[in-house]
Amino acid sequence: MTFKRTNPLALAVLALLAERPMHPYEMAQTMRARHQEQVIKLNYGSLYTVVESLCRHELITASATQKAGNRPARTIYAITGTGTDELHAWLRELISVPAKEYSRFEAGISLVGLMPPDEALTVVDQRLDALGEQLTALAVLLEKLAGMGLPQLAWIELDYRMAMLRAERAWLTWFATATRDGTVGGYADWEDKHR
Amino acid sequence: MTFKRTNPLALAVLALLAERPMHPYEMAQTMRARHQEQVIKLNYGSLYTVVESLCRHELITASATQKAGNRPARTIYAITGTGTDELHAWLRELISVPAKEYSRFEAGISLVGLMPPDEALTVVDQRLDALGEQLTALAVLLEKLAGMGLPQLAWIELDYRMAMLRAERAWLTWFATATRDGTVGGYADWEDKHR
DNA sequence: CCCCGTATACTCGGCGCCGGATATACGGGA
DNA sequence: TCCCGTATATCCGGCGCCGAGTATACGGGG
Repeated sequence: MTFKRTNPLALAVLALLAERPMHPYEMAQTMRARHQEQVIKLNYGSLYTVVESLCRHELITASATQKAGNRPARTIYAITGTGTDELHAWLRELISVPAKEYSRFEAGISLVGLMPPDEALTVVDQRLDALGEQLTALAVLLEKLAGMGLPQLAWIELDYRMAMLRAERAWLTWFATATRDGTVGGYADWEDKHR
Repeated sequence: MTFKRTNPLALAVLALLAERPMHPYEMAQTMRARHQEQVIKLNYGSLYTVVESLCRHELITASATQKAGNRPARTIYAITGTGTDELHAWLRELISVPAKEYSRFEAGISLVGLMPPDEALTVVDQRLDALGEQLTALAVLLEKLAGMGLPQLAWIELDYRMAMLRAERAWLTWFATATRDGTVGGYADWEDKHR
């Protein structure tokens, strides 16, 4: 059975081990410290499952079992040759081919006709507020990172997310005004249905 | 235990049953016919799991077990009062509060520094091509739906997706040129590392 | 010297999701 | 009439993910 590129956490593990050997708990700490957990979902249960899976597929190997003091023995893992190949191939795939992502908002907005227009306006406005807050928070964070002397490449994914948030805000603004003005296609039926 | 809003497929089931009672297989057919499966992931296994879960939480009920001819008895489900409430509450939540979504591309681009700049350019260009195709396909589809006389509200989620795709293309174009020109912050280090 | 809060490091049971397997009915061609 | 492909309708075994739980070590205050 060939390795399945499902959980991105496995990618993070490969990337970390490409730097130097580590034990799982240290991986988690490092991800936390670098704010990687904002981009790749991390939780302990999955981490150990993923590490074991990578091990089974020989993309990483247990290189040593350290025993400092009297603590439970930590298992140190290292990346293998095929692991390095997999890391780069996976990375290329992630960037080059747009995967189908099921956004929860898209699911919600597709059913917006189920609620009356005025209620829709309320929730859309709430989302606009929330997005505004996220955007300012992101702007502050970027400012801080740039101030610390970190190069743009180190937080390129935040740059991307910011662009996406701005686009969503723009679309929502359009939708809100189109609903308010009743110029969104099919508005008459929409209003009629909820009376 | 209160119902957990994890699988959006449950939302689709509630929405369908809000129209009229159905058996699971018919839900699947209807979703297919309406191209809802493009927005909400559908597969049979999950469908029956989700229906059973909704039943346990009394958001829907088995209203009848029809037996046409000699086929395996089909179970017809209907939405309950609490089910209708849940549907609307869930919908409001989905739209009003932006949920944290872990995009696979974001994970990939955050590690783009692991590959040399020229390789990064190649994969980014490939993604740009793919996005272009998706955009034209979407444009064609929208044209067709509008031509069939369907109101904009019936495909509002496609409108949204189109806006997002355009924004991603714009960002990628910027990133590609900034990489080509070496104006992306930290380019010198990036090139140095891969030599 | 003792106590306790925090950090370290992992474990485990359960549950939701997946998709291939199953079983029957219908319809059309030879 | 027989056969077989397709549609109908559901089932089920397995696996990956989750997060709460466990157990020990360290360090600082009283």
